[in-house]
Amino acid sequence: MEIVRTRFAPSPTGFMHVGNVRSALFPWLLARQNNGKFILRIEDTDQARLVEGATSLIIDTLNWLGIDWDEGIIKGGEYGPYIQTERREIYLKWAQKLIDKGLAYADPYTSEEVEAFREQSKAAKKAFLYRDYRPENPPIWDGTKPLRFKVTEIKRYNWHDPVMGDLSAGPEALDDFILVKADGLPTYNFAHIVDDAEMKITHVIRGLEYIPSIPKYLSLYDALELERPVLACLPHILAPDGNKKLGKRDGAKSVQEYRDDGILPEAMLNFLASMGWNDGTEQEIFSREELITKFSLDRVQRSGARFDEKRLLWMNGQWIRKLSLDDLFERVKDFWPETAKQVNDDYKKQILALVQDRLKTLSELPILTSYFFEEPKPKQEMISDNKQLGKLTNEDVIKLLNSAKDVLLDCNYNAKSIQEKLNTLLETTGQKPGVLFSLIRIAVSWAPFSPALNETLSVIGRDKVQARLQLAIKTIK
RNA sequence: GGUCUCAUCGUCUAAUGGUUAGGACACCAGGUUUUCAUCCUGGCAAUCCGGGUUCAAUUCCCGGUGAGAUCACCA
Repeated sequence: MEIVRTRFAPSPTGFMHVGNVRSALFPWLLARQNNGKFILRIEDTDQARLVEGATSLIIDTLNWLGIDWDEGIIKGGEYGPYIQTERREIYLKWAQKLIDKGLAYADPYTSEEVEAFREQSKAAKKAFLYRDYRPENPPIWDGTKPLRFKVTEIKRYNWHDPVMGDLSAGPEALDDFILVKADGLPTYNFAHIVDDAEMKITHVIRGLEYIPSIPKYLSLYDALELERPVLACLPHILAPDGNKKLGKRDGAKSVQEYRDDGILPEAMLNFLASMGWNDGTEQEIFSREELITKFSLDRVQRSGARFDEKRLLWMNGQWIRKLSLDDLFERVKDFWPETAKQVNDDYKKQILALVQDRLKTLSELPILTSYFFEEPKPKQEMISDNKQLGKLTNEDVIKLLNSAKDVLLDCNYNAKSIQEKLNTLLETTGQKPGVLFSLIRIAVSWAPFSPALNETLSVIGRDKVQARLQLAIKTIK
């Protein structure tokens, strides 16, 4: 049986956004599902668009997501090199094949002349096709001119796409496109066909924008007498506003930004997969392993999906809650507030346990926990502006705080005993929880929100709680 | 303009030639001894339009409309 070999072949032209990642994810899932191979190839034939450091950005992003490759840059492999600019001879060898068969020729025209042809077609209200202007006796190709493919079979092509279904396009889609540029490097159109063949790729999975070019590829497969792989196109991920495909120009965020915002790789993977794919059940949360087992191309949606950050946030919260405390602790290492630096791990873990249910992203950690690490500044308006507490006189407030301070002094300092003491205090003061607990919570944290009162007090510790209550009492005037 | 593709709640999506068109996010309301969050319950909300086939169409076919992609010595 043929082994499944898929690839991700990005151009190192900048950061990776979620659209790029998804076109790595789906072929990767397919390869892993079938115990096949996943190949990472760098397509750097456009020297003008190269961005320094882009390749390592791609690698970092894939590593973070756990999308690993079996062959490719860094790893190497049987069919290397895996960087296109290092494969020039290979392309030239295949180009020579076409020249020998009379299926490739040197383009004698300057770009101005080609532009003139284009205008001519436009004036005649016809689609521009280079082949309409094909030179009769082109010069021998010496590598200084572009090399063009000569389409001979002008016909309608039909092919099957496992995602999009049966596709077809007429002869208008066929043309004498450039195989090798004047700088000696191949175009994508030529290079990827050669590479996919040499690297024995069985499934080519890429974005929808390639569909109009596929007839060209099919004509080239035929000319080269190559067996065509499965050709699958993925629908676009749409920008949050409008219906346009997500792109860097529309302010698409890099995947690394999401990482820095505290999105978990599991959530990102789950989210991207669920945009355009589902297993037909009502399951929403899928682990990496589940995605690998359940993924299939024929259940991929055909229409574009809008990127909805709120849904990603929700999913991230779900994943945060699923993690064990120790696992979560490892992942939030870089997200603690500055003031947490001197604090021991045990204390931090206790706090983390309290806020695990409250985090939507890891980067929310500081605003949720700062008062555990530093003494909060009292803000008396938090009491006076409070709907219930505002009704109390200052004397009442001080009295309540004093009684709280007293019961909490004489208490086994753990969450359970604290709760018992607080419950007793409700009875002795005759106050409702909405009043008493709110007051203590504010007086100890001065934060707009915090975890359960008894647990919060327990973690902060008796001495600090006493001191904070004392400070609150002094503050109320 | 040519070629090509797509079309279910605001968003991501499920389903079927016969369903009260299902779920999730978001939003709204209520509940869980304070707040925020979690969790639970409930609510709002969709088959683009017009023909045809059929006993029956959201589903199949055709035509519109709308949206998108692409027409580079970019990928």
